[in-house]
Amino acid sequence: MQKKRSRIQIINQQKLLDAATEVFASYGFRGATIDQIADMAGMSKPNLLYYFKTKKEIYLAVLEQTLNKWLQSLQDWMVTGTPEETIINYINKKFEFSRDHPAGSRVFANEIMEGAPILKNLLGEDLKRLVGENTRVIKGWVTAGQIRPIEPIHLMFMIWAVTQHYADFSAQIETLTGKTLDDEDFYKQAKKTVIQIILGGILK
Amino acid sequence: MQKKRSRIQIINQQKLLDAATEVFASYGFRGATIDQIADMAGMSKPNLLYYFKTKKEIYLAVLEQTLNKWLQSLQDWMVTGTPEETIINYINKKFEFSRDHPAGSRVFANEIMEGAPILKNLLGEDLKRLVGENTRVIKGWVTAGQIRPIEPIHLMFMIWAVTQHYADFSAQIETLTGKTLDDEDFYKQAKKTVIQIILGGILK
DNA sequence: ACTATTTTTTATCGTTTGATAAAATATTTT
DNA sequence: AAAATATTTTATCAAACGATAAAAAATAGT
Repeated sequence: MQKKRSRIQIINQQKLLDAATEVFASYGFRGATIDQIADMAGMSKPNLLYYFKTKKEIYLAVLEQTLNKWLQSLQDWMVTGTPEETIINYINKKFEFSRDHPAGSRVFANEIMEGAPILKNLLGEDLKRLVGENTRVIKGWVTAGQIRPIEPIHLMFMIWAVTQHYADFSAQIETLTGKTLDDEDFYKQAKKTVIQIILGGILK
Repeated sequence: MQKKRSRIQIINQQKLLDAATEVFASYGFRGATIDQIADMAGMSKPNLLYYFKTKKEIYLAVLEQTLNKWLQSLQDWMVTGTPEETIINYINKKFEFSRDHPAGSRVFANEIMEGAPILKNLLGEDLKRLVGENTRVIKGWVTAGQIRPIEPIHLMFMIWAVTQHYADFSAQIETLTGKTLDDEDFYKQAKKTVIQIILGGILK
């Protein structure tokens, strides 16, 4: 039987999760230190370990929180109607995620570059199923002649790659352009260009 | 006056650089350990430090080797003729890099996600200049009416993002599809789809 | 206000990590 | 083959790291 979490507990756990997300985003699981996380949360190391028993435990909590947000954008995939509407809606969702959770996107990227030791199972089950559904929808559009014949999985990868790129490589993008997705004009311009190219590339 | 590098020195330094590239690719600068690198190179830790005095020194060597290869594909950008030929050639070069140097691509990605502490200066100078030249070429195509009006920098980002995605996220891609760029059919299919969509998105 | 519980701090431990010194071995030069 | 140089191994160090124990302080329940 689980005790109700106290007010302080809720506040501090979230404060730690936010700090941990930033640190893991920059340095990955192995490169991050719990000292760093504690510092960023304005807390002592043993105090952090009072809330999360091990480094791995806080990492798992961060991963879960991030993955849920990431999967959210995938799940609302099929609701709308035409291919054009659906793709635009999907790209919108992915851009929103990159703008609103850039650190989460990088945590995810780090995990995968480390070989996805934690997420591998989940990717092979839940994500695989979701992707299967989505690619079948796209395949349907192709056979119905609604879009040009393309390989659905690579279209999905393209959309993921481009949208996540703005979060994962924001340091490079900022160095080259002086802008990030927080700049609204830049955000709109990026989204517009991506939608324009991808739609133009698949619509007849 | 620099002594000539001995045969053993050349062999072992390259063996270490290759091992270091793999380890830094997985764990980034902070997460990687010189023990790991030495192990992977079949060498003892003090022996590694005989060839590279510090962890940072071997990291710099890896970064330099990687960046040179990465910049190579950018430099051959303008040689060909029509927009179509040029873009196809460029995407080809980028896909080749992702297939032939996936670890290098990830080293690069890790460095940028850590905030590009080492590469920031270089990105702000050499790369910025190269990108400036390339975007000017694309801008020229637009004003000449050779391609649809698009924002050049975002087209560049798209090409980088998609091609590098196959290297950086290969663990995810392999989990979802069972394939990597080493599979020639998969390689051709990925390249074909990307070229098809991007060209279709920018050509009139 | 007093008690029980939760939260925070202080002190510390065993490992891992990056790095050095010096001895031992192997290779090259003469 | 002997001497000189280059390479590898063994032993070790100080700092950083993840983690624990126990005391002190703060909060909540009565």
